[in-house]
Amino acid sequence: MSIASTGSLYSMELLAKRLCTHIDLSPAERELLLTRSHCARTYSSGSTVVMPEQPSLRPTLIVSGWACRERITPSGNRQLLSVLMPGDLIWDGGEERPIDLLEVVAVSNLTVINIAGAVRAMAEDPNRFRSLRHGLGMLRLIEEEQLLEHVVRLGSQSALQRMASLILELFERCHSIGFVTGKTFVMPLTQECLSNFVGLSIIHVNRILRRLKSEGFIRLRSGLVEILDWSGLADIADVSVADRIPVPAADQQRAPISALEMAMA
Amino acid sequence: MSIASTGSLYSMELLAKRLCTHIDLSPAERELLLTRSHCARTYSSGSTVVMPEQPSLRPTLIVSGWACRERITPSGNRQLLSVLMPGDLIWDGGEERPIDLLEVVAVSNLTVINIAGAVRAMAEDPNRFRSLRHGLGMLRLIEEEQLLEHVVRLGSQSALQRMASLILELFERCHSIGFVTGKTFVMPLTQECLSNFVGLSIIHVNRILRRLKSEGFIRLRSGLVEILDWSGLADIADVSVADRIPVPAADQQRAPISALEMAMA
DNA sequence: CGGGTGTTTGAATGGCGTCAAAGATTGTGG
DNA sequence: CCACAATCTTTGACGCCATTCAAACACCCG
Repeated sequence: MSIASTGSLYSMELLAKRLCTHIDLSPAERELLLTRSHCARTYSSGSTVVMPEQPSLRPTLIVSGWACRERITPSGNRQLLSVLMPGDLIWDGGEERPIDLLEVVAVSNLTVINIAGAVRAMAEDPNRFRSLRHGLGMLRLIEEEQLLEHVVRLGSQSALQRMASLILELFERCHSIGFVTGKTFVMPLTQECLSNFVGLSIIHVNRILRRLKSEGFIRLRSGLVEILDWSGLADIADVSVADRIPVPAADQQRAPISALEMAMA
Repeated sequence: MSIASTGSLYSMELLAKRLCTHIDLSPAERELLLTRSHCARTYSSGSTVVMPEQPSLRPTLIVSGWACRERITPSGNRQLLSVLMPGDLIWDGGEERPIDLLEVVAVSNLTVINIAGAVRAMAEDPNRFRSLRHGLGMLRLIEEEQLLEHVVRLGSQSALQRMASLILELFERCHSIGFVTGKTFVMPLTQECLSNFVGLSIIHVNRILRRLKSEGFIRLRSGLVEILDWSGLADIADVSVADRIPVPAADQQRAPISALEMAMA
């Protein structure tokens, strides 16, 4: 882990943008997010970001790269509980919510910034930053909803369904933070990570991905996922379509030039 | 569903007792729980307690019988997300927490009481009922932790492990509300319910139970589960032993006479 | 007594895991 | 820049765990 002293203005814009899809931020709230200087940390792939015994880390925003919450069983099995990507928050374990006590590990090179300053300012003047607080609360609810959806995935779906629904979920989350170019997004997850998340063996994950490729649902090379047959995938996935957004037209949704680069960092 | 006007004093004691294992209640708080008159409702097995579209129900305490939170996939598959038993709370969906928006169905005959009165009094005088509020919050955290443990179960355990860890969890929960007599507790779940919860087919659940019986781990007849080999089950289950309590000696833990009867109602 | 629901059991199929080993890719240091 | 190691991906063969189909068997309730 290394520490940098940069301001990371750009990354707070990511959070602001994400919040604005759910709520309206007042000028003061936007200012709070964008004017604080934030301490950035980087982790290399595989390193531990938060350890359960030491709930020290203050509220943190993922800026680039992906991470996972995990739990290791006594026999050494590893189960990933959720996938975290830029724009996702990691809270202090001090609030004692079980999900915040899970270990977080970087699954790619990862950059995070500490948003304790903004959170503290929020706590000092609750009324002024009401909708900001509300927005941050929503981000937790979204993660909780993803967890419920994951229980359904693990409990009642076949390997093919699990992979299809996961790919759709990841696509949509990348889409909502502007990390989708055309129908392609960067997925920095090894097949081992995928298998630990969806509860399958590595080898079977590989087979399923091969099938999704050969049957024309996706293209996949070097961590880039391209959705070729959106509705076909959705048919397979068998998840509630209520919150499913259609795949964007290829020429819409031009991501900022640097978005892909950030994700690849 | 039927409505009764009884006071259900006895049932609030159940909640008070459960809270007291985690926090200390002040006299005022105990009084708040025990003196309010509460409206009791009963549901027959299979009926819906809370529907997701209609988050109408005010905070509710399960008094007797079991229920489950469930989600139905578009293709009609049913996945149970959690098991609820006496002493568990069902919150208003109005707070918009995803878990509270799940449908709740009774899986046995069920009696609940509305605790909106106590909750309202709590909201009006937060300081006075601080630790009560804290205690109720803990109950949600416990359910969240159970959900995480369930993800591990579904994602990384075999059928045998799933059943073993589930039986241990249910035993401990029954134990913590005084519904265990000796090493036996009432489990009003059909094998279909079990299968919908642990993500297996009904038939395989049956086979696994047969195996657990024939190999001397449990005894099982007409909804009564007796733990015969606690450490053997724990070995199989492969769950974090941190919060595992040992099985009580046979002559300790005499449950109140009516506890078993209540559960069977 | 009959129907419905839940449980139990068998046989056969198939999905998924395990073992083993060969490519492909990435990253590192010379 | 290349070579090498390490990691990740891919593929085949085999076997087991779990599902499905089918059909008795118990139990409860009207």
